[in-house]
Amino acid sequence: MRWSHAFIPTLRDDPADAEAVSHRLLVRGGFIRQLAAGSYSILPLGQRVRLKIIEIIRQEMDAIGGQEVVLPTLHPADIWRRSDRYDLMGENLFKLKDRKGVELVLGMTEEEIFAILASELSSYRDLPQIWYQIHTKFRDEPRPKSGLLRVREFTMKDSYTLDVDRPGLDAGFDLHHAAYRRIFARMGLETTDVQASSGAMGGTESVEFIVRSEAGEDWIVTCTGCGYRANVEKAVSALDAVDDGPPGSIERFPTPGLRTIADLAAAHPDVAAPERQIKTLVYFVDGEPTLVLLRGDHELQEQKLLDATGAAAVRPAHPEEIRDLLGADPGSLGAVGVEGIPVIADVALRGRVNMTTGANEDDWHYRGVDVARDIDVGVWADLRSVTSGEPCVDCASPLELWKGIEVGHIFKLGTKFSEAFGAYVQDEDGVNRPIIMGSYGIGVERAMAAIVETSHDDRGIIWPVSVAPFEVVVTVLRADDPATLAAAEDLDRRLRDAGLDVILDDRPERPGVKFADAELVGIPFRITVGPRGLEGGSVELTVRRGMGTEELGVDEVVARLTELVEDGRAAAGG
RNA sequence: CGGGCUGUGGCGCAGUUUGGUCAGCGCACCUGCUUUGGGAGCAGGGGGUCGCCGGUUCGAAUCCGGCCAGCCCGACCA
Repeated sequence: MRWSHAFIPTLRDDPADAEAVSHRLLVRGGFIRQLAAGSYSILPLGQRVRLKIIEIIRQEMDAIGGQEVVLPTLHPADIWRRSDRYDLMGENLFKLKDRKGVELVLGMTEEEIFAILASELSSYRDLPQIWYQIHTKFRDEPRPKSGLLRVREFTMKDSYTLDVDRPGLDAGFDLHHAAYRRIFARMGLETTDVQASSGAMGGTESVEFIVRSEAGEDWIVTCTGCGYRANVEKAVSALDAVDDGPPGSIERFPTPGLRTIADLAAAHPDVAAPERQIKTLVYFVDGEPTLVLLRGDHELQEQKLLDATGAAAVRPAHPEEIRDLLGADPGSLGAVGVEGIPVIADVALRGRVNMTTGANEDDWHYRGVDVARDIDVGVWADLRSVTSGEPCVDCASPLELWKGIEVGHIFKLGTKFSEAFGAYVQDEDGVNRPIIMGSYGIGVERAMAAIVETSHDDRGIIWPVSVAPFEVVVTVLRADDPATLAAAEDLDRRLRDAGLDVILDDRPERPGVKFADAELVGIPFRITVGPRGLEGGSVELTVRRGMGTEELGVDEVVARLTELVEDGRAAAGG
């Protein structure tokens, strides 16, 4: 490839609306252009990277016995109604109609379609199966952001395991777990596998692959002492015991003007330290008002509420709704004596006595509350968010909280979809059993952005050799000098013959422009060919990562680069 | 969906407060000459319904109203 004929629209200035590093560099480097919010054109350079990522994924999927298919993205809405996800996915699901008025949806994952195909299987002898595809998914994200990190149309590798029993599912899950480790390592991503909530997709065991990055949107909890690691949506921690003193009787007391946990604690330190208060939140859980109880100094983790209730959606009640339900404003709310509204409480409140909580009358609270005696808790669940420094439940070491990008997710789905779509096989006893499914995803463009987030410097992107748009750039200084150009062209040809992915920068630009572009675009190795070096029969090799340089005789170049590139390809990140 | 901000040649911006003299600057682009190991210089040149619609006015990028789009911060996911 000659740079002079390539469409590589690099920009000198940062795009004004790009905040995230990967967004900025991918736009500046001419890899992508935005069409609309969450909608990006992938330019030639971007496509080269994308294809290399896809190829790594494909190789590793094939290596665990995966069979590649391509399924439609346009689905009849009825299919999504049958799996119950038409409503469950809510606004995130793109919905449309055809000319006849038939309702359609654009696939956001494709468990349904795979389950329909799986219904053609009829014997346990046909199992296990691993099926996968790599193509477009649509999600009507409420807030696309950060370039390729969160978009509405993207490429996903989604795979599905089909098994007759739990051990089979476990095996398929483990195969994917190992394959994902190899896939991310090969593309130069350091990932942490963490326990996660499986969310609206249903299922049980669920593991996310997270790349540590400030640009990420997930909060991860890891133990500094043992191997415990989990998404905050799922993470748990130990708590120090709180001394409540002997149980007492419940008593109303006036609290004029005290609206927050902190205010109340400050005014009544004897009975209302935050850990002695019960925080009462009003939520609508699938439309049903529900009281959510937490210790005063704890925060609700909404995903845990979703998981505990099995609801599709939860939202905090509005102030007017709260007044209608409880007769008081936030600040004086409580669950004591409340009837007709279900109460779900965090397990940290279990067995607590002498607690303080709102009396559902503005400016009044109760003290001496015995949770077991005074509150009708319908469901106990872990609902609170873990915070940094709390002790690990396994080893009591302090927990760490950090931000990351979710690049992959694997989970054990179960039989929800196979039952909905009649995907049953007969086992060896002739009994019909629903196929047990696992579901596994990788976001291709998100992985690309994550690589940039974690591998760049102030000059630009530093691509790992394995996914670089080109492995080598041959930079010609004085492209107008026939002898220099001829030498560079000869080098370019020999490198390509050796199987390297090379671009020849033959543009009639000044050296500074070419160096800056090569570094911005992030090509791992640069060979600089100039008249000065050629006089002595040498060229210069610059390694993008670290910018180290060495002089090479023209005859040594092919061997040296072949060695470097092959090391890079194999080194899972180069 | 709530909150904050922004829409002016391909990119980055000024101009809007105080309506006219305003369509401008840098980069990029085209032509010529010089230059050539870290984003060159000189000269000449092309390109913009100032997000859209409506209003006020003799006159609107600028004032008013409505709409649309994009970015960032909070609730969702690969």
